[in-house]
Amino acid sequence: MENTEDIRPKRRGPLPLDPFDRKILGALAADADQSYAALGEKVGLSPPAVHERVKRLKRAGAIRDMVARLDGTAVGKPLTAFVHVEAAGWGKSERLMQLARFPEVEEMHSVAGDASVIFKVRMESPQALEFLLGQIHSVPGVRGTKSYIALSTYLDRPVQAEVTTDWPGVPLPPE
Amino acid sequence: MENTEDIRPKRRGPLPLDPFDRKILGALAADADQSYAALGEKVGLSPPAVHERVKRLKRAGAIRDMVARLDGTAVGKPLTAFVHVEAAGWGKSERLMQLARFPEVEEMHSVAGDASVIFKVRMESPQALEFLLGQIHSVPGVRGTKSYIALSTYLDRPVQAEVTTDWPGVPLPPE
DNA sequence: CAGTTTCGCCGAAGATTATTCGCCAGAAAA
DNA sequence: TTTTCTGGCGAATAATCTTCGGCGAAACTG
Repeated sequence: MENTEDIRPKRRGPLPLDPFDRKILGALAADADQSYAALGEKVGLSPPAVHERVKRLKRAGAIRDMVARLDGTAVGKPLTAFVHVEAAGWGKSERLMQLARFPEVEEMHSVAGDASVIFKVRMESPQALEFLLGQIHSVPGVRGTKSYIALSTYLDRPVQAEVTTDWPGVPLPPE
Repeated sequence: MENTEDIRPKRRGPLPLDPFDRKILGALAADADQSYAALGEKVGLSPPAVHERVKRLKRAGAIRDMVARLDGTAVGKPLTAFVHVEAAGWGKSERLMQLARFPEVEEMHSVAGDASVIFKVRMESPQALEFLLGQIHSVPGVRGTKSYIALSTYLDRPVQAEVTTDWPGVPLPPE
């Protein structure tokens, strides 16, 4: 129910993943709602073999969880924004963490740069954002905020399994 | 496989959702890997009733998809960053969109504020980020970028089904 | 206000899938 | 070579999904 607890990976470094694992992860990141048979078809393994690997990948922490991605507009929160918070002392305060209790807050990162913490939020309206900003400003140590309101979202996908190994030279690859 | 096509919601405004729908959406956003029986138990409906509603919520676009959330570190991309791109003319160019071909790029938003486009990226290393920045700067019209590197991620969850209706006064609610 | 339609739930049943198990081949260790 | 271990496969069972008919409550009609 509450996935606010601890999102640190179960392992420190990268996991040893063979091509089968990569394919499975890639397929599941795109669609977690397919059968092991369909999955096995795509990667070239039998359903039990895929099942075994998925279980292992979950235990190892490569798969954090399976979730339904909801449409913000449909659930009544059409306004996406990134809020940069400049805090006085150290970024993470227990008080700031409490803001996770608002379901509008989806992400909180402490960052290097001229902001201390970045929030990703999804609001019902500009007024709701104003209220949330009020909450943020009421946290001791918060000096100021900068809000970036999303006008259009062109891409929004989960962590991809692939990693670019050889980066092309300056021009973009043709396809 | 490629979910880059069109992520616009199927409907314009909010969907009429009764308490059952809210509960189902909330439960699925937290864990999409549970049976309709377990889901029905939580919301107080029979498995077929839940099944029917989930099907409807998918058709209506409230549920975009079900995905596995991978651990960035485990798959070899431990570095999360937000890159603000300042572009000359209008934010969205076909050329900029091509950057979605890199699996490191997870989000692209055009925003109001002193940036044109915000990227959320997940990289293998600072060097990889440097390469990606090179790619971004090679796009015509791009004036400059600002990068915010995530030091810690305190919260990272999908769109929540709940909406805060009555915002508390200035102080944070006690719990 | 009764008749009628619609909507959405439930229980049961069949189809599909998940999950376990034993066996076996290939690689690694001895 | 022999042994051990790892990981895949096919088959079998358990669990789940999915469909279907029936039924009650609410919402329209006349």
